[in-house]
Amino acid sequence: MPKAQRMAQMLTVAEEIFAEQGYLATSMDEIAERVGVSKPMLYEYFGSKEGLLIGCIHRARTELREKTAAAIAGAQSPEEFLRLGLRAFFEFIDEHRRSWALLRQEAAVAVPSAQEEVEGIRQQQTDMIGAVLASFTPDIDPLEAEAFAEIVVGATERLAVWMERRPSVGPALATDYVMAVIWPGVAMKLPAPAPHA
Amino acid sequence: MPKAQRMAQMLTVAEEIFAEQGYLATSMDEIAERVGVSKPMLYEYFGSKEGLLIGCIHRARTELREKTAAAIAGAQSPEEFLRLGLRAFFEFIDEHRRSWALLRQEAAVAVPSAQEEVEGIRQQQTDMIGAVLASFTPDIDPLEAEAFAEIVVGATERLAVWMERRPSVGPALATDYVMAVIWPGVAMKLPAPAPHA
DNA sequence: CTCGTAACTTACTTCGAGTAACCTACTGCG
DNA sequence: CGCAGTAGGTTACTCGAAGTAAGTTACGAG
Repeated sequence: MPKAQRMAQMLTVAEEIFAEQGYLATSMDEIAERVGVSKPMLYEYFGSKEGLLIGCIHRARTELREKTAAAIAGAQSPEEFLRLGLRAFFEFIDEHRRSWALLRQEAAVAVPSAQEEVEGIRQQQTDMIGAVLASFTPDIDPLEAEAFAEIVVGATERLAVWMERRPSVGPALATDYVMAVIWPGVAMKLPAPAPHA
Repeated sequence: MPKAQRMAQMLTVAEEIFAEQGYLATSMDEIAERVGVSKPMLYEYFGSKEGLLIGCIHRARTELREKTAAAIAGAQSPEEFLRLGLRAFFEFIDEHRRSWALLRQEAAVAVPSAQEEVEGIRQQQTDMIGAVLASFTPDIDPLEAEAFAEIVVGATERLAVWMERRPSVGPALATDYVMAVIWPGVAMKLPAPAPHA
């Protein structure tokens, strides 16, 4: 099998098993077996168990960034930006139900460098939110903008986990809930109605 | 040394080393050495490395619950409940700076049962918030109340991590930020001004 | 001073991450 | 056809850390 393909397969299998059993409880031999290959191949491709985990997170991160960027492309107001971004995020989670808890919550623990990758995801989100906020209200206190972005990311992350436990709650409703709670508080910080629309 | 005392000492040392190096990178021998005792004693007291970790989380959880309960005891309005509860939480984090990221974020990963303990902390918080909300607005949609509690917990948790990175932000300011974002959205759900005060 | 037990230690076993060294099957080419 | 080079792969190890079995010391009560 060609390299790129094998690598993708390994990531897929690893993500699956990690999600099932947790990072620690999973052995490299186990992953290798399910891939249908021997352990040293995993080391050939990812260097270490930690590297494999990071590979999983990194791939998820890339996919999330692309989907989010695409989703918010046409937004015209800060409210629309937020709503579309949140929606894209929850949809992403919805597609990755099982893997998510691992990649974001569990995995972060195990290895410091995985923690960094996960922080990278959050950074991506807070940056995006911060940028949106700043572009619509240039005179906002930077520290406050940062706090706001963190709050939204935290709320969203937690609600994503909750959504997994509540099958009746889908991406649309989750988005509504978050917006209902945070939007009034944010709107108060913004200039009058809206710049131009 | 008597058992109870030894146990407390072990928890303190373990929390410290886990926070310094992370759960995985820490060996039981290392903890034992720093306690000034041999490894099997740790197993005598906690059964496993996982058990030791859970012991750490459990102790933190108990302390947090007690402090929060004491803090909100005298609150008269939902706003005051929330504010005092948040304040107590951020103060707790502030006192446990280094341990926090570990116990809540990193550690959760490694072992599924630690994850459960950590979820217990969150459960404690969401329950408390849900109860406050329900007591002031009995006719609120239960699902919505739950979502709200999750949002607040998520926002708070994330802001706590952020606070660690920003020395200039203390518990008071963190509380203000969270309240500024979420309170307007919540107030809209409440009945008129306030029941009696 | 010796019995009993709480608190502790030394010396293992086991299991999984990581590695060294070797193998195979295909591709292009004289 | 036959052979060289290499991508992709395997077997068989080492080593470190979790967990354990069996024995040892300290010390208060009779």
